[in-house]
Amino acid sequence: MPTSTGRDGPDGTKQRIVEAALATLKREGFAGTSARAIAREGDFNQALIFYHFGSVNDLLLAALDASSKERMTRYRDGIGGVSTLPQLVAVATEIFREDLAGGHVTVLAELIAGSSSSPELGPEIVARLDQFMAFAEEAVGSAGKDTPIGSLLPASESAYAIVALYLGLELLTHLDGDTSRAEGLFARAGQLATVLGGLFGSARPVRPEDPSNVTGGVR
Amino acid sequence: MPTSTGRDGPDGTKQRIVEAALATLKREGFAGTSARAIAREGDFNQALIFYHFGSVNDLLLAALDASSKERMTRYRDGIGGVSTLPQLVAVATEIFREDLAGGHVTVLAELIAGSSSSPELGPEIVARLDQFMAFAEEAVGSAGKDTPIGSLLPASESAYAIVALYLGLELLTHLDGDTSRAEGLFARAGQLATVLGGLFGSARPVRPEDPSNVTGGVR
DNA sequence: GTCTATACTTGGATAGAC
DNA sequence: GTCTATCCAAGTATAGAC
Repeated sequence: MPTSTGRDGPDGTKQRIVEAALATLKREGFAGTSARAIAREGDFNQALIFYHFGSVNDLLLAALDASSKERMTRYRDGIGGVSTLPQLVAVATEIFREDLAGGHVTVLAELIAGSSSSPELGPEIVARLDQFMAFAEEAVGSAGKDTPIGSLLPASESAYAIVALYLGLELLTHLDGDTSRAEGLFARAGQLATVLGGLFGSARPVRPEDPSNVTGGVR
Repeated sequence: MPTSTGRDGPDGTKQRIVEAALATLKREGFAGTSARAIAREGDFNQALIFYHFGSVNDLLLAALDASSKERMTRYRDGIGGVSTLPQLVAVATEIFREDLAGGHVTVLAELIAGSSSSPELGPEIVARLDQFMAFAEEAVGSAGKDTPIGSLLPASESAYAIVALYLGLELLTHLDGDTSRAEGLFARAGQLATVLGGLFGSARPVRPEDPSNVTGGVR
């Protein structure tokens, strides 16, 4: 899918550029992602960026598109068989791990932070964020239907909070390089999801101490 | 408290520089905060930054210190009379509003994001974050003592989650300029805090529909 | 479609006059 | 302690040869 500016070469140059942009964004952050840095990363000519994408910022948006598309299919795949809250937390835990390791949330967080200095990015990022919000809302809405979460917390509010938490956890984890704190939170969420579901949902009361009720933190 | 480099002038030049740095960080983000941009903002000579602080990054850390110190005294002041969870949420709501309006979380979030391109910042920011973590832990620990939160969620985990959520909410709110979503979440948290406290703490069961149980979202 | 060369701007940092 | 002047590295972007 070529952009208005520039046609793609035989060996998929545009894709190479997008991948180099993503790699640079992950390693150097928004402030370190210049046309020259990207070109160095991907070992191609700096002028190609302007020929194919017009500007660095437009390239970054294309990179966000690529990253989002890839992750979105993974997400949809992930919640395929999910119907309960504990299952949802288990999947979310695994997905967060992948996102963190793959730097996908970093890309998003860096672009959001960078939109302060390049305001044109703002609306574009918002538009792309919407799909994640909608996804989270749908996921939490269906899995939380028969639990107290469903009645006490509207899915749209949960979705907003979850996306915010993802971003914040990524910033903190990336900052101190310590994944155990975020891991611990997901493990705790798994416990709570089980307890909540049992407390209100099933006939048999679920006790937190019962190891069979614990989800997440598998690794 | 003068830094190793440079002594302060009679009219508090160092402070003027710090304030200009904060203002620039809030308006332009990390990527837009150059020595020249800061000097323009505060209307002083660009060379002063290097004379007084040695480098731009060192100035930014000094700015974070100033911002943190100011907010920390406000926080400590705020939880002075707090003893219950709903009260804590009410105070947290008000504090978040101030932080957002004053751009204090922005400064932190931008610096964290910027530390990707200036790795020297990382450890310095971590050290400064610790005090906020400790504060949140203490606040949530004492207010949540006799509630289910206290037994189901260790205070240190809550603290990490709260800081992450603050950062994420700031990124999102700043991005789309819509404060109502974050406001809604705090209002909801107020409700839940009341419900939880009542459910497990008091003799009289508290019902969510009862308007007297709702906290936050005052404005 | 890709490369070299280059124009122009901005940024970090320092020297030296005041 | 502050200002002017300046060096040099790095950035965006374009023109034009290949």
